[in-house]
Amino acid sequence: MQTPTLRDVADAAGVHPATASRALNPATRGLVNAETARRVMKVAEGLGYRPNPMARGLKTAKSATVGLVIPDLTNPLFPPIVRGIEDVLEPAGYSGLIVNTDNDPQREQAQIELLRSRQVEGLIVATALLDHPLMAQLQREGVPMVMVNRRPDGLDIPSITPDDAAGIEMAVAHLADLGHRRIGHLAGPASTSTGVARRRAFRNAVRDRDLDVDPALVVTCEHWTEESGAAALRRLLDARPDVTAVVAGNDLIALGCYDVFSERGIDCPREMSVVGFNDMPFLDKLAPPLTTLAIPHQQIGAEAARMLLDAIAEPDRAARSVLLPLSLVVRGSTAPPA
Amino acid sequence: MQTPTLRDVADAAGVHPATASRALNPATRGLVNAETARRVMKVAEGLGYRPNPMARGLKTAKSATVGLVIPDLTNPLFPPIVRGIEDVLEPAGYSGLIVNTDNDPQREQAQIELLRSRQVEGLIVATALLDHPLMAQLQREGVPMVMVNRRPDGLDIPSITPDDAAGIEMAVAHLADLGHRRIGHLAGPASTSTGVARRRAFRNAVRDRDLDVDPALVVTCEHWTEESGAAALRRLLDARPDVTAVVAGNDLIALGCYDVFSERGIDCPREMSVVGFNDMPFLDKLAPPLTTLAIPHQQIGAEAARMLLDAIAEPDRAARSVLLPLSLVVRGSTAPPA
DNA sequence: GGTCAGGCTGCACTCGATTGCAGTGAGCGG
DNA sequence: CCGCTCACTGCAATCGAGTGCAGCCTGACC
Repeated sequence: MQTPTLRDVADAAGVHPATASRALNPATRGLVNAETARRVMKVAEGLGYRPNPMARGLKTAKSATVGLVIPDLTNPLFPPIVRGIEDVLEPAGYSGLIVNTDNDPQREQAQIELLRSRQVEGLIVATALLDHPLMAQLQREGVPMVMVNRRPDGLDIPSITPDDAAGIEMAVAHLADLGHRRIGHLAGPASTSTGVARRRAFRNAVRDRDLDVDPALVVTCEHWTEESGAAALRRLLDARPDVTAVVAGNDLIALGCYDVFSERGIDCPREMSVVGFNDMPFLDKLAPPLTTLAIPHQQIGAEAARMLLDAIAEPDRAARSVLLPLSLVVRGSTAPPA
Repeated sequence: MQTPTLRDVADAAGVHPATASRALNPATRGLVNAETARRVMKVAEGLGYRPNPMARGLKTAKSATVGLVIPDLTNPLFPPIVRGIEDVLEPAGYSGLIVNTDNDPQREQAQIELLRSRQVEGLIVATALLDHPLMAQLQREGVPMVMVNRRPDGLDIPSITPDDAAGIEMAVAHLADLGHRRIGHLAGPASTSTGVARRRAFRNAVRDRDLDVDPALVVTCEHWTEESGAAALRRLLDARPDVTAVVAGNDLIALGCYDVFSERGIDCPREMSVVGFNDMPFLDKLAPPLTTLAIPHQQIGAEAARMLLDAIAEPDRAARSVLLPLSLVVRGSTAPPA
């Protein structure tokens, strides 16, 4: 015999399958005589009985599965988040199904379709695309959802995001404290919510501190990549050669800066300071080790999973959004201006 | 009405559900009138019909799901492999369920249990533990399996592994060509198959080249971590201060070496060369950029997924194992001895 | 002693798709 | 004109678990 079925357990315990079902389900166990329930459970244990999730799911229309929609698992940003999610999901008896969208709307739609056909009970979405009719539609259809790392504009969807504004604020404060006055910002793409949020935060931070607010000090990158970061820094340096520090939109952009430093013979941090954003792994091994803002990735994932489970349990609760604090990790890429 | 069911499609097309089922399934489509089939398919399309995988799975005992057993998704080694796997699985209509074992046998067993209770049709296993009764048991039970990154000893399980021996051989050849004669090896833990395989390959390589074969030149690390790597290098330097190059068991161990270099004021690569193994992301940003062996991670994953699908389709085919070639990426951490 | 309540248990149907078997009807050959 | 074959379609059972409803039995109360 392969895996034992409920009927096997019932037969072995000398009861009807219905009784066995009730005895095994904690929610309905009260309907069964305590003695009988104990016996059934013991028999089930002995036989190594495992309920067939498909049969159960068929009847209950639940799959104990949630979909994780991320751009690319290969991006070091996501594994810790996924880990955080799964660590919460698992004890709750849920599993996560991961799909990669490569930030391609077409692919994103297809993958979400796939998840829905797999009967996921909810979605954790980490794609960075800004406007998205698909989101609104899912929202209308009542699919429980949580967004991580980006805030839905207009839509009433719960989200977990790092407190970008506070982070940028800390970075600027750190540089200002070191004595920098002309600080540049290499902003992320304007099509991403984090890109615009950080850029706005930067503008506010320099204004509040009476630092140089020249718009030429803010350059927007085309993508969140080293190449874009390098290109942006070149433009910045061409426009304002007197800049002494830059706040990069994220670590990859900061890495692009390193390339420009060696290309133009700039000594970091003596001649120019850089602050990254995200605290990717191994940044402490760079030369110089990158000062950056650490995001509690795992915690973000865990929080998102908890919120999704809540949303699944109580579909019509108000969307609640959470900003998680981040911390500035000071390493070797920042120093007082020459 | 929520998602339409097969019955809805059948009603709308004016046929019996059985006929609709046959028309929609490519394998049985030949049994129904071509015209009818076309009509049913059109109606299904129009209604946006998606078969319920649970109902189907219940009847067919298939889940279109495979389990991916990895130690820790957070380890940069695995995301590319997972990506490669999913890229193959997806077009085949399969999905992967990821579990993290943290290399803890207890957890591993529990997680595999979980996967089985979720009715996965096969397993891709990437855990690094050597002896494992669980593998043998699964094997006996006829669970289709493929291992990646390690070879099962004794068991007849297909595996996909990088050609460790050839890689180490290339590393040693590279260093020897540069003029190194006293080369050390910081081996991975003896409890892992890759650890022992690479160590053996190293011994052979230095022997074949008439280099220094002193056993003191080979030090075994406790774990695949920076700390262990640093500790191992310290021991090596204490025993043989005249060593001019080291081949690290993997990149993390090599990173540990960097710590010792700065700790003892050793100039890499002028005074000592290092070669890593794996080509983790961003190694090119280190100071100096790490010379290492690049593993075709994504390709490994893709190949593993293909083999698993084969094994699921034809359960009793002979286990076939594949060694994938790797390539030496020469960067700045290797140079002729002083 | 009779009646009623309530605790347990069993029956039977349901979820949605698949599939062996039976049945219908058309077409063709004798 | 009859009978047989073959192509197609419908019926009904099945997968494993969950659940409304009915019925049994016991115990308590009048």
